[in-house]
Amino acid sequence: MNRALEVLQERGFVQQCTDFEGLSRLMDEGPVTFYIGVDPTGPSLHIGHMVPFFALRHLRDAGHVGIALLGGGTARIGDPSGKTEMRKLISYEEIDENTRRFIKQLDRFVGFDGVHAFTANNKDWLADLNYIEFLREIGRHFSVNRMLSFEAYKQRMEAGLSFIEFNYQLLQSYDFLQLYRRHNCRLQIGGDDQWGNIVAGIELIRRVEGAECYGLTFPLVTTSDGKKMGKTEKGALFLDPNMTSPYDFFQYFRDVSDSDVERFLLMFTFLPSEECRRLGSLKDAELNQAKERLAWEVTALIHGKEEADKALAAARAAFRGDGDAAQLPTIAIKRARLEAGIGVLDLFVEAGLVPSKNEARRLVQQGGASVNGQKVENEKQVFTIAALQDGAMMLRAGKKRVARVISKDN
RNA sequence: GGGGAGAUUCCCGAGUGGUCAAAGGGGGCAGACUGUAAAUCUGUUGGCUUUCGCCUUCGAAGGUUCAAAUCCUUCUCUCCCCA
Repeated sequence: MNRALEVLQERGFVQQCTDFEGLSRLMDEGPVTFYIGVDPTGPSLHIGHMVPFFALRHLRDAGHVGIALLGGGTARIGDPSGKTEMRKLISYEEIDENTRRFIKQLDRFVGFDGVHAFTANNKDWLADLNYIEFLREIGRHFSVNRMLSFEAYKQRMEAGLSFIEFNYQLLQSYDFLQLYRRHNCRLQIGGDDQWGNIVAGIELIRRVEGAECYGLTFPLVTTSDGKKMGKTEKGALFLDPNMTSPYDFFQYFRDVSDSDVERFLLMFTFLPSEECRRLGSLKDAELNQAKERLAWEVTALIHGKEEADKALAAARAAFRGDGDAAQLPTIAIKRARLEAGIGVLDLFVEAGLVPSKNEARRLVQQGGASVNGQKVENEKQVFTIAALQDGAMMLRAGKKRVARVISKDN
């Protein structure tokens, strides 16, 4: 088998392939141009988007050429695949802004040099499509009967599927055709929920151009307890540091289940496979070293080594006491307020550890709140500036959430 | 266009005039046990005050009533059947 494909397979990236042998042969012959599509439907990419881009880097390292296709056009429609409900439509301005942000985030991770990796935007060929011409040239190749047999649509037959979403597949297929024509793109990779769309694109190219293209999908990454990977209480694990702090990002990986460690090391880091397997096979408490490594590696890839170091120092300060507490999430409260004294409940709310005073009260009543390592017994307790030790107060809510409070002038 | 069903607190889903901040489950949170894991058990789960209590919530807006998530009117959206 082709070496690059083999790497993807041994790292757990391969879910389905339209023609494994054929693709392998093609890749042996020389550099293959492939693409990944992302629709800029939100303000930031999240970790779930990144799986195909990790694959992109593996493939690029093997000499192949990757295109990141931003769905500036398709985002106007909304992909029903994998969704149980209709997606709300987003404004064009919002899509353009999202696109800009996505490209920036991806560039940081992939490094678009214009030769081995570059971006494209399907807005360029979709935005001004002529409906009638499109139907005559492209639409006639699609069988509604066949489309309805796809799993993605079956799931929506109950909940409802509007025509705008039903069209999505034609547009994605058209994307593949365009990229084939413009860049001789022969392979599309993506999450397994894209299987139907990918296959449809391949069939379109076969009919229109008589050429054989390929599709490869990755497993939908879930945690061992079956949840979508990267989902937190606060939502997805975003790459934007303003939406998910590097510390929270780090902690997500630091806290993965034992059974997920090896799998995540293989997919979300570039450590050699043997090293991933060695780390993953550590036993009991030793496995914590592997988790720490995983968290550091992924954070470094996304936010840079400096942020990864800071997050690591903060985590150690919070859980082992030997790191750097200054790196913990910190909030500043006016000196005057601290001098006057603040009730615990308000303190925890202001520190962002709980969303309301009722929850703060519950936290205290259930024994989950502590200040400077001392459990808060009374919800009426008041803290003043005297509680600052070395200029800071350490608040804990439960075992995992920590905040550091400092004072500020005015 | 005609007919039918439906929209409930984060999700699913009960509730059909007061006893409803609203059953049950899921999820979340906290505690115990631990390794910042999993599993398990317990508690908790709108906001403000915590003493009574007050406020907001059951698709939207009106109305009936001492009193509505529950009744009426209009509207919006979804699903199903027929054309």
